[in-house]
Amino acid sequence: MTDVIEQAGNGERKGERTRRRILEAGRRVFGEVGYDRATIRAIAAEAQVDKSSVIQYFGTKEQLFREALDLRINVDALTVEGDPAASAERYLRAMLERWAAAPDSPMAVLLRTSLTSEEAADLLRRHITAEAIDRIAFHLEGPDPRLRAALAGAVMFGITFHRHLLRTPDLAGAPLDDVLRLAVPLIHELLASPPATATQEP
Amino acid sequence: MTDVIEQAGNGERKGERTRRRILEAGRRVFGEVGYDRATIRAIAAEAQVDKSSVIQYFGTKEQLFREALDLRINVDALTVEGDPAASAERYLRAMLERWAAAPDSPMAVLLRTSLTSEEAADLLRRHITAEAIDRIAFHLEGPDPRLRAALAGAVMFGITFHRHLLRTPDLAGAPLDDVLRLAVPLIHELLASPPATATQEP
DNA sequence: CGGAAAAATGTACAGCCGTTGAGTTTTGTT
DNA sequence: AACAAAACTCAACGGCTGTACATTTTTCCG
Repeated sequence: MTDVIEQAGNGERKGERTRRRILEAGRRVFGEVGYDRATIRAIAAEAQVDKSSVIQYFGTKEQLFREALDLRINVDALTVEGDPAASAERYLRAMLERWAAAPDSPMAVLLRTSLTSEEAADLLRRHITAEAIDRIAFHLEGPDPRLRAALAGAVMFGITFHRHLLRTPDLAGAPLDDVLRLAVPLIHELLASPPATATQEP
Repeated sequence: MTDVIEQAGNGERKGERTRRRILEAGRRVFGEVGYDRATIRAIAAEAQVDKSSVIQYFGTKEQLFREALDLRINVDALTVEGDPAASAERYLRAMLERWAAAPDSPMAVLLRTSLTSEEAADLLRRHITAEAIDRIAFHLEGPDPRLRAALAGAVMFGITFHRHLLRTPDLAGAPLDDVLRLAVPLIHELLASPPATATQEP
């Protein structure tokens, strides 16, 4: 009679569980070796699942990659509010701490891949522009707000990259507080100060 | 049975020529798509040579990659001499101009690959430490010279990365002089100023 | 010339990859 | 217990890769 198949029952269906495990395994493997070197077979093994299941749940490797990423890279705690310069330290500290805690985060995945995939590069560019530059620039006064915001992002990114991705010894080995003490003033200077001594007309 | 085969003749043997062409094609392709996505067949096509010749001259893909890289990434013009702070602008300007002129340089290759190959990461780390941090830190006074040098490198790298590798619009589209006007003071601050309260600048 | 060394090519192979479709086991409802 | 749907696994295919070997073409000196 009833052909409607509705099942709530317990908290999580079996399928949901393995789907989640594949997704997590995908994040781990993609994060470690990037898109190209990551194989469906390796992800399946990591998730203790047959390789076919990966396809069954996600259709294609690229789709799995996409879903492994978009679980909001949103940097909720990183939103800039109030005085932009005052939040510089919060911002950079959160960025560094977050990356230290989860080196294989979606962000790392995206970064690793962005250098060899134009599509991933586009995604990353868009994300940085929308989530960071737009928000920061919105609060800035003075000339070239977007460029200054972009530079601030680039500076923070460069530090994070060297410390956590490339692991340059001098940066990776330094205490977080030392890094912040030296780096935060730079961000301050970029965001807070009107850099020109006076308004000059060409 | 074979005597010593010595032939000098003209300035460049035929073999040398194609060997060089393969090397150049390798640099181009590796620089564009990174190690993984680069195929021997594509490199051979780019060099207008049979795929077998690539193997014949370089033995293996990895060996070709190695040779395509090591042609000194040396940044001769980037050496830091004299006042470190004074050379900051020269340094960053040279870095940005160089990269703009040759986006597929060995450095780009190395960077692209360093994110997915531990070996390439090692090479890059070593290069940055030896060529940049060591030299800069040598001229620095005040506390934490190595950390400050590493941070300066990270800052310049971050800007270069966003401008030329990722091409974030706000940074890629800005005039070089604007970027330098905003960025150079940051490097100055890192390299010249003793950040602690102990001493004051003259 | 002529013939040998050097250079360039064509062919083939084994390996790994993503993906497929058919088959088997597990799950949940009646 | 019976049975259908969902979940999972197995075996295989075709495509692309790096590489090895045998062969042909080019170069060059007597």
